[in-house]
Formats: sequence, C-alpha cells, structure tokens
Amino acid sequence: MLSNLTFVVSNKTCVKDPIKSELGKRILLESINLLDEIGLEHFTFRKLAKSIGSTEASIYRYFENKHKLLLYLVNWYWGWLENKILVETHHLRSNYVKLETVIELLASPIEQDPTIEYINEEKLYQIIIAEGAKAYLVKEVDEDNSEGLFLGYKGLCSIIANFILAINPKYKHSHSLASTIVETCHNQIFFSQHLPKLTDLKEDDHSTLKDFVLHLTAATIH
Amino acid sequence: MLSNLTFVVSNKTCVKDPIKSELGKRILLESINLLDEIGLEHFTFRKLAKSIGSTEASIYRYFENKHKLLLYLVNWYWGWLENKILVETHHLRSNYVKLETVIELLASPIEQDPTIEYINEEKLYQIIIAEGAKAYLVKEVDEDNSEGLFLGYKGLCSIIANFILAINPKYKHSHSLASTIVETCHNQIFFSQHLPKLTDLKEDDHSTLKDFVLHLTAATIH
DNA sequence: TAAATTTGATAGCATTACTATTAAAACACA
DNA sequence: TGTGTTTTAATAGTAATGCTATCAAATTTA
Repeated sequence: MLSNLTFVVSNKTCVKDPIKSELGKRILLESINLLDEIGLEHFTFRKLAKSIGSTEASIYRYFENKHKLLLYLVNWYWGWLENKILVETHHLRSNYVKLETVIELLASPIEQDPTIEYINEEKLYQIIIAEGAKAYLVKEVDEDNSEGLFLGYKGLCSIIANFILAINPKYKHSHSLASTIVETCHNQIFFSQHLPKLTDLKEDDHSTLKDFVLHLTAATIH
Repeated sequence: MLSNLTFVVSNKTCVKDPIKSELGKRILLESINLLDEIGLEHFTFRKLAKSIGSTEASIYRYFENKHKLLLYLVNWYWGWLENKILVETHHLRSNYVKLETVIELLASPIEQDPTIEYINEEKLYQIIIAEGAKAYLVKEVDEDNSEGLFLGYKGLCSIIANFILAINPKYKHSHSLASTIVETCHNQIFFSQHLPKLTDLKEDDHSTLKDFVLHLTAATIH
C-alpha cells in the first residue's frame, strides 16, 4: 500500500527537519507525550531533554523554542487533515457529502497511522484541542504569519470554504463559516471534557458533535 | 444615575480584592495596559511592578500568579457582560430581539464606563479576544473549575441558552450553540485583525460579524 | 494613642530560556 | 582504511522568571 502522506510540513517552524534523524523523531514522539501530559505552560526543553535522554542544546538545534515546536506539530496536523480530506473526498460527487466528510474528520480523533512511528495521532489530536489556539494567540502572530507558519490552517479553511461555495455560491461568509466549523469542533470537545456546562455533548461524544456542527453548517448555508 | 454594576467578580481568583485599595486598582489598570501591549506570555509581575512603581511582592499579595489575574479580568468581563445583557434585555418582549442584543454586545467592543476608572473596557475587550481562551486552555482547568472560577462564563452561556430555548424549546444543543456564539464572536475579530484569510470580515468589522453570527444562529435554531 | 494592616525595600532561590564551547561519536567518501 | 564532516552529548554560564521571606515605614482603624 502506498502512503497517503504526500504533504510537507511548513519548514520555517524548525531549524532542522526532525523527521530526518533519529533524535529528531524522538523529539517529536516525546514532545507529543509530554505536551499531552503536562500542557504547554509546564512543558520545557529541559524536561523534554530529560525524557528523551538528551540535552537541551541538542533540542535547540531542531527547534528555536517551544512555540515553534507547537507550530510544527499544529502544521503537521493541518497538513495531515488537508491530505486526508483530499483523499477521502475527491471521489465524491455530492458537495454536501464532501462537507459532511470534513466535519466527520474534524470531529473525530485522527486514527493512528502505523507507518509513522514518530507521531502519536490520538495524542496529537488532544494537543490540537487543548493547545492549538495558542499557536496563533500570541503577540508574534503577524510575524509568524508573514513567515508562512499558518499556511496549513489557511489551506484547510480555503478547501472547506470552497465546499461551502460549491453548495451555495451566493453564501457571503464562507471563510468565516469554515474557521468557525474548525474551531467549534475542537472547542466543543474540550468543553465536553472540562467545562460540561458550556456544551450539550457528553464527554468525547463525537457523534453528537458531528450532528451539532453539521446541522449548524447546513442550516447556515441554505 | 445609578450604577448598573451590581455584579461581583468571583473571588477565589484573588488573594485580596483589588478594587478595595489604591494599589489594587493600579494593578488592574496597569495589568490591562501591559497585557494589551505585550501579551500574556511576555507579561510578568516584575514588569507590572515596575510600570506601577511598586514591587513584585506587593502584587503577589493580590494575585497568586498571572493566570489568576487573567481569570480575574476574564471574570470581570463575563460579569460585566451578563449584567449588561440583563439590563438591556429585561424590557424586551421578543426573544429573538433579546438574542440579537446579546450578539450585538458580544460582537462590539464594550464601551468605556467613566465611573470605573480602574478598568479600560476597550483594552479589556481586546484582551478577552486575544487571551481569553487561555483562561481555560490550561492543565489546571478542572481544579479552577471546581473552585468556581468559570462561573461567569457558565452563567453567561446559561442565559444565552435560555434565550435560544425560548425561541425554540425543541432545539437540542442550546448550550453548545451559546458557547459557539461567544467563541465565534471573539475568534472572528481576532482573525480579522491577524489572519484575514480565515474570515470574511474586514478588520474589526463588527457590523458584518453581527450579521454573520446572527444569521448562523437564527438559521440553526429554526 | 495603640494596635493592626498595608506597603515598600531588599534579599534570595530554584527554574526557565536560552547561548557557547568542546570533545566524542557517527557517517560520508575517496 | 583513514580523513573530513556532521551530529550529538557534556558542561558551563547568563539573564530573566516565578516565586517566598523578612523587616521597617507608612497608613488605617479601633
């Protein structure tokens, strides 16, 4: 079986491509474990170095700082998702079913790909939910953006916006709706896990999430 | 004119109530300026102390750490907004107009109240947009939640959910829609300022934002 | 006026976020 | 097989961060 993985992660996020060396892959693997475990605020390169049995200085040769590492991971997710969407929708005729597929992918944890041993997709999905917004909610956002570090997110939204426009070419807010769909999927999962009064989902109820977002989307477009 | 400000900020966020002393008020005033200027990641009590001509130790007597200070400010906003919503909707008969009023308030910068000299509402609104999600996107969220530090947000969502249910008692996802409305308003403003490819709004176009969210809401409920 | 509280000044300490240097190890290739 | 190049580990160091503690001066309150 051929790999579906034809996407490339935007590269200004790292000093040296981590997937090209053993240490780099261990950095990715363990940073996902550690981020999932202790969260971005408590995550340091010192702790990461310790958990992979290496040194801070070695990690700095791959990533400038933890913010760039987060951006790398987030971009990996956007790239993975965009690729997945293209693979799973290109054979579909109905634009509505295409949009449904997108929402289904966004609303469910990405499944483990055993051919990529350095990314734990389930944990990465959880990191996206809990930390993803911090990739752009920083003072450096304009600078990062001008370096192309959000191309993954923008590409994804563009695809979704096009599906929306294919269903209703007159709808005026396709990009806003696209980003709202993405953000809402992640937010509602987080709320179901931690602030249940802010949602109607039971914890990690991906099926109800899909119903909610799909209905909202369909009603809004028409 | 009587003050509308009958709300109280949830108090576990602070060690000592800042509005009851001169220093406390200066802490609020300057923390809003500084947060708006340099963002939460670069914000430190040392810098804050310097900018108000006081010391770190003094600030720690009011707030345990910067996360609690952010929670205080965020709760102030939720409280302010809830109060404002109640004042501006209680005389309205139409539930739809009530919901419209909520969205209008969420989608526009809160206007300056000259009777509260220690809060710059415009800057606070900008802080909510850029930093608000960080109040809950932390590993301590469950602990904070059990101490009641998100009651403000939950109360607000509950009110909005009730307006939604008053319009359509059969709608199944009133809480999810309520939190989606709130998050979307803030997100779309941020995107319009920094990641315009993710939205159709022009920068700070509150009027288009209102149209977008109102249409989305109305379509979804019916 | 005394007692209690609040603030400012100063000090200190463990951790974080890096940067620099050097030597060992691994690898590339001739 | 040896030589050069890149990669990594080890170590050290520095400025900033995130606190805590102590004490005296100033202010408030009783």
